[in-house]
Amino acid sequence: MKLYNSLTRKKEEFVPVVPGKVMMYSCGPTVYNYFHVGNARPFIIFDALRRYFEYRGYKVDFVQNFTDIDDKMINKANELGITVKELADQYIAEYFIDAKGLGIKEATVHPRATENIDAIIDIVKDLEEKGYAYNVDGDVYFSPKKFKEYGKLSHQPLEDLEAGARINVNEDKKDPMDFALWKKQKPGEPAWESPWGMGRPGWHIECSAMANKFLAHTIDIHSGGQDLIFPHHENEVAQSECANGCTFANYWLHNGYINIDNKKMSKSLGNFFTVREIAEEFDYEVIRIFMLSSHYRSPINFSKTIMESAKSALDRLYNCVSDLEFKLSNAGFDAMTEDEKKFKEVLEGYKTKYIDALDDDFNTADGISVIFEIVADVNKNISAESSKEMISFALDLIRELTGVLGLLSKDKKDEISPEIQSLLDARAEARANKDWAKSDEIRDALKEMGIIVKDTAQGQQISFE
RNA sequence: GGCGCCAUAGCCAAGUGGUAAGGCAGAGCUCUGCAAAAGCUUUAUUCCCCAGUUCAAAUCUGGGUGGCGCCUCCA
Repeated sequence: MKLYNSLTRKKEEFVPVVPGKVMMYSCGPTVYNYFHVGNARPFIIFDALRRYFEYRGYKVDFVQNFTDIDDKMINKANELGITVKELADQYIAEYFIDAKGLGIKEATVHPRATENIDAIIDIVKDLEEKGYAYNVDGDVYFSPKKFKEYGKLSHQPLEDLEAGARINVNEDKKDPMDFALWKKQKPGEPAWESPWGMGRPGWHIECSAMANKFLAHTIDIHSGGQDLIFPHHENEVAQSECANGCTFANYWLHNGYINIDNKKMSKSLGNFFTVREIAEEFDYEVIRIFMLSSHYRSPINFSKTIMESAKSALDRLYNCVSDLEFKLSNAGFDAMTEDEKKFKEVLEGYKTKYIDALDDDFNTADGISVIFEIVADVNKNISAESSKEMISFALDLIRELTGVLGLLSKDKKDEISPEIQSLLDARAEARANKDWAKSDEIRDALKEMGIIVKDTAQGQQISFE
């Protein structure tokens, strides 16, 4: 499998540190609000990538943190008159609601910064002892100038960064480029005991500490949005490599932005939609297929119109599966015919094509287009007269390939209550009597209940919205 | 100023040297009591513009135009 590595700016063959295993660390949310559609992109993309690794037989250790202490957390908690911990608990719970809806599997570990203060202090202490960091009256800073390779991820020499720097002047810092590893407590702020007095961790250090603690000194993949490359990931590299003396992450993966009217969706511009509000109007899964329908590194525009068309596309997949299920339950014979065996080979060819697409820098857009090719071919070649074996094969294949990307995960086969069954029976009777008015009336009533009835030669086929 | 990215149909979007995938929307038709779904036909002789390399370019090179991002918290 090839992946584009931000570090080398090339597509590289993926070779794990430990054969058969993948250690991934993905930057998670700061939990002071609902997350928005832009935030959702890395969550969905890297969840899908993790699923793909698992599909290809890797054992994946996937770590995604929660940043539950920083300026934004403190400010928001003060605003609401609650503690930082209460704020974090609330929005971590909200995160899981949205994540579950989006089909994002829980990480192997979801560490919280505030629950790993010991690990953070250890690495800061280590950096201080090794001379990369210094303490000024309770604030501890890291000196990028001490790390020769600083800038290798963002591909910006330190001098160039300095030239364009718009950094707050801070008298305590020895150099404007220095950044905080540990911040001294200010009145009213949450704080932990440390060798430098009461304080809290800086932002960048938590990821270095937790990647160490829950994965290894050298991990396979570190991922996140492109806007984290500098300074966050650059600083993580510096911290981890100075502390451990070895490569921090072999592959750095960064997803492109979500744009609105060609401008980056961001909290500061205020041009964002939360996942929660979009999910109410469309559906969580529509957001997921939208994200996976283009390459993860391309910037993509977000609009209601695009969501509408993503929804229609998703419907096409669900229709295909529900038709196959109906055909399967009515199939007249078991074993594949000779012609069907040939079609099976065609389908197997699509599977190869699908894997080739995902192996090429995780090209989910191409992968999904292969699924649509399968759907078109299946719709054409499988009918009510097909064998059970053939229908099952097609159904399993579509479920397998969509499942890899976490799509079609919703089980739309809800139970048919006796009440609904009696409506269906009444409608069947009305149709037998050519009482079209009554038949249509019942169909409308069922539609109101979210049940769609289609009439086929084999009887009424129902599906759920 | 430094470092990058992007430009493919009405919309979305793959394709990075071999003659334009896929989805949505639109039009016509088939099937159907009507629907729905599905199928068939149709929708880019052409990939922002100009020059070059090549038997061959959307794909490579040079130049131009337009748009975006990072260098500050940001997914």
